[in-house]
Amino acid sequence: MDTNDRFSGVGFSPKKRVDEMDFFAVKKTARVQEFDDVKAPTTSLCNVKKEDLIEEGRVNSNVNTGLHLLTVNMGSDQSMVDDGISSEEKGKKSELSKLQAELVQINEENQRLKGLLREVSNNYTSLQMHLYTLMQQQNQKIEEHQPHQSADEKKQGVGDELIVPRQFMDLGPAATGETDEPSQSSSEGRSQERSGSPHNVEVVSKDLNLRNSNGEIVPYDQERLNVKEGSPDQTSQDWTSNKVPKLANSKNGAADQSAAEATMRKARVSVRARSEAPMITDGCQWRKYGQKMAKGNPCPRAYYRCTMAAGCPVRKQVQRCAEDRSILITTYEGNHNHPLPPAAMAMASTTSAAASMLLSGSMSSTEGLMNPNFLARTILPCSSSNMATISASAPFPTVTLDLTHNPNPLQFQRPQTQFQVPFPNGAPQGIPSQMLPQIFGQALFNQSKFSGLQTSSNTEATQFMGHPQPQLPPPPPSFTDTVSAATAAITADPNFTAALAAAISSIISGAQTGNTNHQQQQQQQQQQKFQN
DNA sequence: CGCATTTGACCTGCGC
DNA sequence: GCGCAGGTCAAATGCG
Repeated sequence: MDTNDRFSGVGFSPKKRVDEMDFFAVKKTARVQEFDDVKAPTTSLCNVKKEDLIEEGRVNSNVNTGLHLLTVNMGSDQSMVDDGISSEEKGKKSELSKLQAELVQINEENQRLKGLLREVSNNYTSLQMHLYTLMQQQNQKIEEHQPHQSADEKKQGVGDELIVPRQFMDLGPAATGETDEPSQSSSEGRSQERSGSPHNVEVVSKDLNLRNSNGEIVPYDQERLNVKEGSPDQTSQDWTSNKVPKLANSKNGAADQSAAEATMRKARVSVRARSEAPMITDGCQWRKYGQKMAKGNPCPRAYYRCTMAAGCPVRKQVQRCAEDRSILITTYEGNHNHPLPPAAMAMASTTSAAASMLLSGSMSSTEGLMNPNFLARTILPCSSSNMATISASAPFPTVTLDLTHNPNPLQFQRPQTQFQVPFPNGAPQGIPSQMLPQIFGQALFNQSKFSGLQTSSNTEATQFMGHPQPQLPPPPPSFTDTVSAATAAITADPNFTAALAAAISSIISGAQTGNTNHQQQQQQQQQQKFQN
């Protein structure tokens, strides 16, 4: 079975939906313009348009401000001419009301389709997760029936069509065994080289729901835990080795929640950025709870936990890069369990987004899973300008966003503040530096949903955990443009919330459509500007 | 005084 | 079993 085909095929469904939405958006815009044309006192214009159509058999674009308008309203234009001025006004009014009603109808339909799109996307993701768990089950059965197969064969996927289900189980050990490249993110350190539990299955959003056989919506974790009963060591690498979660684990009810939290904490989003500041301000409140000297790095590693709500499981590590101390490595882990301020709103989606991305990505490619080196090199299409890296060579799957490289030498050079970032496409104004990780996380998530990581033949990887790899042909401009443009906004002034929302929306929609991202972002930002 | 930070001790997992 | 390293705890300390 070709998993790439399978997943990309499914993944295209939402994309198509988005196209439909875009179509309606354009249609709506056109009709608004049409509405304006009708409303304006341009009786002669209508005549001119009609004459153009009649005489030339086509529309004169020099006169007409909305060519599609004529095609739609031929009938009413004709009637206006026939009935004279009063009839024309009447016709205009009736047409106007008709258009208004149509506009409302289209808006409603648009909203409905958007909701449908969301639902379909959610269902798709949920089903994908469910499929993964089933595959894992199957894999376990296979392992039981093939205990004699050598480890190397398992790692390299030597053999048969059973590769796909086994990927899940072997990813961790295989990765540690074959990935010799040291982690660029020294903050990941040795913990990433520990034995690999089948962590991939755990990288899921606790927001995901599944429908059971009765069609009832079941919280995803419940479903997952039911499947995973045979995996008792799933929380062995839990961040929550502190006392409270341990107590919680002792009770059945709390165990599910704790396991869910552990699940989300296993996926990490690591951000490498040049910064003179001791810590990236990302909109959340953090409390430092520890500091350690990590091996191989003279700079201490600081441990922070989110203090915006009691019991929030989100933590982050901050450490300077040993090779270049101007680079600050911030590693986020976990999901916030509380409302976030606007400045940190996208943060909530980052870890879950990264987690979902890692999950969907790692499951989307047989090769990527069976060959950890390949997976290590596997970069999202959007990241071909040295922006994002996925590491599966660790018990904690990690997305590394490297913002320290300048793929374009003419890129914007920011005054000495917090970040130095790639910036090839001009700067949409108003995105806070602290939102960068979140933006990228969301971007990666959406891109992964769109592309399924495209790992099968994609060798656009430019680096693994910060280690540059041979330069490859430039990527298609689509998603990279969008993300780069969003990144560029870091350089903007502190008033950024509006453009942030626009940029995120742009990234999301851009990732889903797969092209015209930059245009969409500009449109979003223009709309936002206009609204403000 | 309350809160955040510091820092040494402790816990856990892994490799030998 | 022991040592090492990552991660966490909690008492001590500092600061507003």
